[in-house]
Amino acid sequence: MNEEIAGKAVRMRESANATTYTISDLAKEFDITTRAIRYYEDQGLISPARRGSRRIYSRRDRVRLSLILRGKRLGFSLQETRELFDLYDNAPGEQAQMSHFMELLGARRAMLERQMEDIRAILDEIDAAEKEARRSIAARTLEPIPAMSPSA
Amino acid sequence: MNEEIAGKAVRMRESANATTYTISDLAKEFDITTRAIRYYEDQGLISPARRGSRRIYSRRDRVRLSLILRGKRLGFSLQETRELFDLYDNAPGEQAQMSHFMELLGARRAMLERQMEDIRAILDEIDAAEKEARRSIAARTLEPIPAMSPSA
DNA sequence: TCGCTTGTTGACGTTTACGTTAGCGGAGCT
DNA sequence: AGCTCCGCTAACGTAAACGTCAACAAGCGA
Repeated sequence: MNEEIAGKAVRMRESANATTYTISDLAKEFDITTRAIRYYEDQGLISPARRGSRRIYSRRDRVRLSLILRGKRLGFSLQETRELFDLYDNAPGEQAQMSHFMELLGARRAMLERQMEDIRAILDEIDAAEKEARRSIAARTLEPIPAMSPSA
Repeated sequence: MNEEIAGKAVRMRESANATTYTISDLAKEFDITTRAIRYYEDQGLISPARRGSRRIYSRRDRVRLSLILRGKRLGFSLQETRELFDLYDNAPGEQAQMSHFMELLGARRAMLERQMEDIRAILDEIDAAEKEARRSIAARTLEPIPAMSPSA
């Protein structure tokens, strides 16, 4: 029971089954700096427990962190991600809150679907460009790349 | 022939068929400020013709602009987008250039595919959250939203 | 010709998301 | 005790991507 999981610096604390992490555990795992993690805390995105002055991160904190990073990869600002967290946290108690929540979800969905489209378009262009590139390497015939021509 | 296309402020210039745009035409169309457009020029992403001191944008410039914005939606920095433009422009003449080009394409593809995954994951969670929301509105039973629980 | 609109070039300000010291405390060797 | 990590707070610095403002010129409709 009291073992390391996949080489990660995971510790069991006290008697209960409570997996915790230090700040540098998480920094290493997600390849970010401790400074960044503390900054997310400053911005109200995570609030790890303390042992004295030291931060103790739970599995929940770790999940949050991964969500923050995913948000970043998708171009969400920290504040936007924070708003989503807040919405999830204050498990919408009222009708009004709830419909506001769903509005935001709708907007978010639209934005993400547009991004999907963008990505699909770019991947298609990359495919075409790669084919052209291979062709021109093979044939040494260098023509303009059609994916870039001002036709759309 | 000399007509407006879909209500957009498009002008035919001189005798040749050369569609051009003013800076505010494009600003309106893409819903950005003229300041932004000039900034992209400063950063070497577009270089519109001049008539006197005024900028004249061609269809090619317009395409560029749309590519810049798509890049932005996908989280590319202006410099990254610029590098891609440069690569396309200097239609890779040499073997070395060409393989460098394909390397970048590969990296870009990997990044985009990861984003696709991220988006898919979030859209799934939104779906789940919406279902839960509708259920809880209908039943007035407010439970925690499973998509957010620290299980993954 | 007047006034309005549009455009131009600076130059400085602003926000976001950290990086970078600096100075300190506590834990664990040796 | 001394040394070395690891971590903490506080404060200043920075790069990207514009926003904002000033001061001016050119076109144009009445």
